Amino acid sequence: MSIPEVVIERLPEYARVLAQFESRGREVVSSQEIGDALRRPGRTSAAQVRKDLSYFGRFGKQGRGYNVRKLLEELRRILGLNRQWKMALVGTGRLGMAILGYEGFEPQGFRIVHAFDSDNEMIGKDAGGLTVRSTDEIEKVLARDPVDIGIVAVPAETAQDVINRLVKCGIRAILNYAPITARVPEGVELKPIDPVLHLQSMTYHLKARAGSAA
Amino acid sequence: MSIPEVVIERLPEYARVLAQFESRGREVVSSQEIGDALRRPGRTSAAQVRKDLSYFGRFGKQGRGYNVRKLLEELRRILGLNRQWKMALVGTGRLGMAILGYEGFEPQGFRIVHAFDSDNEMIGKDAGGLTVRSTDEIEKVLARDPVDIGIVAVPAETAQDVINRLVKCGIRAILNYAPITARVPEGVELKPIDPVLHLQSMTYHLKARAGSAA
DNA sequence: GATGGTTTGTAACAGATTGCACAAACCGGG
DNA sequence: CCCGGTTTGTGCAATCTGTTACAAACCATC
Repeated sequence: MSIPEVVIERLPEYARVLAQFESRGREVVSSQEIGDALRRPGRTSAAQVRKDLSYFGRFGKQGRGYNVRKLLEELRRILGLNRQWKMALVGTGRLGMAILGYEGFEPQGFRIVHAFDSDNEMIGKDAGGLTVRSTDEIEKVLARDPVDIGIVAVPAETAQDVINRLVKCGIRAILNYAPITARVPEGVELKPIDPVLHLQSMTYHLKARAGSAA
Repeated sequence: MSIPEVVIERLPEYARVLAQFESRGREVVSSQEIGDALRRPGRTSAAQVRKDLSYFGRFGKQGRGYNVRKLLEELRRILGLNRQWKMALVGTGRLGMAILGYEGFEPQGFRIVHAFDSDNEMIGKDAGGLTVRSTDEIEKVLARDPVDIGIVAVPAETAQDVINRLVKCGIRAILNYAPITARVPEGVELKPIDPVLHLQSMTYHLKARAGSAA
């Protein structure tokens, strides 16, 4: 039985709200409360939470709900979050440097351990505690010290090439910040991050209404 | 007839690949080629391209395909991309400054015209050409010079409050970089951007296989 | 230990999305 | 002007996703 990708993508959200509940001292929550924290309250979603969780086991108690700590632990286990994941960043321009400086990865167990750039001016310089290395060395460095995830923050023109090289190095998961629709072979995970695409789909809805600004 | 949101979200991708085709001098493309540029070739998707476009009209010619320039123009019109959209950024910390410096917005017609922060140290300082103003002034500034879209880059704790205030100011579209599942009233668009959620769903798939790194 | 008020887990249903298949339309060449 | 090779637009079928509804399980209280 294969589990739908949409379900997998909701699990981290569940984990996040559970962490919130835990930090507020809650010991037990209902699927209703989890659902309400995620979507507009009222709209059914409690059933979806229960159904999603039921793909993986029975974690709740009827008449009571879910033990927050226990369910959170289960989710972490399911998602593989109970370990450190090493990442390599390619591209240390403005965007890449911002990614290196982002404080949100480390607390969640994601650590950037290599930084690459093709610009000779950058190579050898310090970037967020790491020494920037030439992209020519990607294969060599990753062979010696493999990582789990690649982060691509190079210009659109070279992004697909970089992705191909990372895949060849055995990387099976890539976070792509470059504004291209990249392609990866079967078995490799690729998640695009492109704020512009989001903006462009929001304007569709905005356009329909009266424009607030000229 | 209401158009599915998934369809809307694919349109910007179509526009992007069309722009690529155009820059390469292509005058006509088939739905097959567009589909192949988006997903793994072979996997059907040409039909999806055609069906998505058919929600909005008939833009192609049988036996020939789509005129690249014309279709791109249509998509821009449909998405409302043939104008400038003004945005306000709240939060000028590390992440906010990186967003201000991102060169990808302007060429697509998105311009940040206001920057707000709650830190007194930041207020009055220059940030990417803009003067950072106090978050207390959000209402005043946006009343005088409204924007179409809000970008939220404040810490998780204050993000929902900021979003509520932006909504009260009449903003109908928000790009949320804060790691929370925010809620907005009916009729307001909210798109979350959280790389960590993507990482956490990718690790689900990685975990299944042999870990490459210890 | 029975009762009442909750809440889970899931089977059945409903709805949305995607894929298939083909007639109709089109182009270029002979 | 006809023919063969393409490609669109779209009804229909299949699949996937989300909702409803309810029996079974649970707790607290009496």
